[in-house]
Parts: sequence; C-alpha cells; structure tokens
Amino acid sequence: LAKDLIGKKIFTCIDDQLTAGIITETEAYRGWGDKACHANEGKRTARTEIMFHPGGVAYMYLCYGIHYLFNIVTHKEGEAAAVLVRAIEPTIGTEIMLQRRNKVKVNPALTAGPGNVSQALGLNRNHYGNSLVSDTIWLEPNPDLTFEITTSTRIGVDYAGEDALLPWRFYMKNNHFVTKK
DNA sequence: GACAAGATTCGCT
DNA sequence: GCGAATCTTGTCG
Repeated sequence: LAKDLIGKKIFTCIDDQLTAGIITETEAYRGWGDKACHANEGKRTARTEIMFHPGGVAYMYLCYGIHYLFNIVTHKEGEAAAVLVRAIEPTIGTEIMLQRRNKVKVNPALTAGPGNVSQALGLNRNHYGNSLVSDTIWLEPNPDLTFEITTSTRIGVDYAGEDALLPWRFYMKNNHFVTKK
C-alpha cells in the first residue's frame, strides 16, 4: 500500500484553506517484525492506539519535540500498520503552504521531508485519529500520471538494528520533491 | 516522579 | 558536515 500511495493526490482543507499535492515519497511501518515501528510487538499504548484501528485514519505524532509526522493507518482492527508520508509535490494552495512554512519560494524544501509535509498541509496533533475520507483530509487517484518507483531502506531508523535494512521506502523516480539520502 | 531518546529540520561552518 | 532546538512518550524506580 505504501507503494500504491505514490502518485496519489492528498488534500487538506483546514481553516477554510485548501491545499493539495502529489505523494512522492512514503515509508511502511508495521507492528510486528519491525523494530522501527512504535507499535512493534503489538505495543499498544495511548500513542500507538490508533495504529491498531481499521485503516483510513491519520496517525500523527511529535518527533524530536518539534515536528509532527503524518501517517496513514492501513491495516485491520488489532493489526498495527501505517504509511509515513515523507514528501509531496505541491499542486494546490501553494501560497498557503508558503505562508505556513514561512517561505517565499516553491522548491523541494517546502514539502520534502515528513515534518515539512505536515506543516505545509496544516496537520498537527489535532488530526490524530481523523478520518482520511472526510471534508478535512482526503485522497484522490491520479490515473493519468505515469512514473517509475524506486525502492530503498528507510531513513533515520538506524536504531532498529537489522530491521533498518528492510526495503520499505518508496519514492517517485526523477521527481525533485523527495528527501535526499 | 525522573530520565533518556527520538520515523527531523535548520542554520552555521 | 555538525549540533542545537524542544517535548512527548515509555520505562523504570
């Protein structure tokens, strides 16, 4: 599913401000056999709770005390799994994204990187558990877009030991709106 | 109740 | 390339 989400459109309408982009980079996490996942070994806590819910909702969490990261919960009740959206290519509401990011120019620094994606789309802890089939956050297909997908290991999860080697990062080839390795 | 560490970003060198 | 910013969460006592 993380791979399938590449190329799809993500929309948010927050405070009456519409923004959207094309998902260009994702990473997969799951609650078993993945030490990089907060919910590994079925660790069900207040924070990870939402990952054990049926898919189609948002898992938001604060990273390094500064950045909110946006994840799409993807599995069934009791089986934790989520996809981290790491980068998007902005398409609608770029002025709003620039304002939220305190930037003046549209470039990859605007929406490449999970913390940047959340900030540009206006997502924060208030959206924890929100439905992704709603008037606030939703996804749309992008049938006319053609592209290739590159696979790699996930970023920033060295602490996960051998699980850091899992090929669970996907990004759109030849698109500048991705995080550099 | 205390403490260590983190799915990052940005500015400075 | 390096290190600071910043605070929630989970774990342990």
